[in-house]
Amino acid sequence: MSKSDSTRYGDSLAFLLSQLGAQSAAMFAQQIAPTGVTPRQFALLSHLAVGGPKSQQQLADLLGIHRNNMVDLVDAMEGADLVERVRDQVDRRAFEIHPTAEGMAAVAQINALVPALDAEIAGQLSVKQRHALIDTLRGLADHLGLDAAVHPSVAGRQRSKP
Amino acid sequence: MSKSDSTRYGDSLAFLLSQLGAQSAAMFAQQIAPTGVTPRQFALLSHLAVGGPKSQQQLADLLGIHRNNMVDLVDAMEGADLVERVRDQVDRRAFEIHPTAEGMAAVAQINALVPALDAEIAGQLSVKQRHALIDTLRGLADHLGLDAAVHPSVAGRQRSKP
DNA sequence: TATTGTTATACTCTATAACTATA
DNA sequence: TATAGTTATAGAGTATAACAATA
Repeated sequence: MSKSDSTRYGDSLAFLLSQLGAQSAAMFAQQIAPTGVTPRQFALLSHLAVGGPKSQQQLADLLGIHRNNMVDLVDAMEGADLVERVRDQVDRRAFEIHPTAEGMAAVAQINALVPALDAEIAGQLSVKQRHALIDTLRGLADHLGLDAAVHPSVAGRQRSKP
Repeated sequence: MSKSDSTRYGDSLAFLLSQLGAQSAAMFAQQIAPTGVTPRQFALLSHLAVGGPKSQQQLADLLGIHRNNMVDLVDAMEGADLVERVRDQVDRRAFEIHPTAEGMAAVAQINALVPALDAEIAGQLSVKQRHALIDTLRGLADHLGLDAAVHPSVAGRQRSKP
């Protein structure tokens, strides 16, 4: 029997990734906490910043959460002047969610925090090594079919298919 | 300005790690679900398997959860015949939590699932590349002060210091 | 007085069903 | 009838305080 047959979970790639992933997500949440924007709110704003206004239903699909849970999320963000609800004139059932100037500024502000966070996580890796690592990880993410735009930890656990 | 100054979170090391970490944790939970053992229960059993019997308080510290929450966890595991409570004869306030034969078998059974899980995550990486990746990730984990024995995602969010 | 395990309560997050208004 | 948004309720998971038994 080779050594790899006796791999314990604590020594595995799966464990290391989940451990580092949880830590990275926690560090990101802590870094952006002073802005008053939660990771999920940031994910929503990022979609608006890149793809333009979207309905609550569309955003729910993009974030991997349920339509119902969008209500409180948008309520909170509207209350914080990060987005505004605009009645869709074509389909008057729906709202278009528009980012405010403040919302767009928050996205830029948070994206500006990313290089320092990455440097903290990368530790003593050289720039070359860090980019090689990012390429490798992106390959794994692609192979697993992970959407480059969706942060899985902002979504719930398992959702039943409709 | 170089390109790295305009890094968006979606392109960052932090995002990739949290995305892959959440996916890895979900895959692990799904793989072990048929055994009826939850990731947190597996973490507890792993500590017993490696370090021998421990009190609920000690296990709570190791798992990064609160003493109070150990009660239901041990209740459920005792009900599933994975562990048993043995009154500590030296300190009669405490229980020694002992793994049962069934509990030890579950640990072995779950550890045996790890190589296939790692292979699924590693995708088309060569064995050499996979080991290089694991070494790199372990270096990051060490640098971030992550305990090799503790799975952060089994712990709660932030706990206030007593 | 401090600690182990326990119970009870509250708060957050999420899942589900049912309602309204539009289509 | 189907869909977008809403509301209400229930269920996990966790945090906090307080209690009994023991140290």
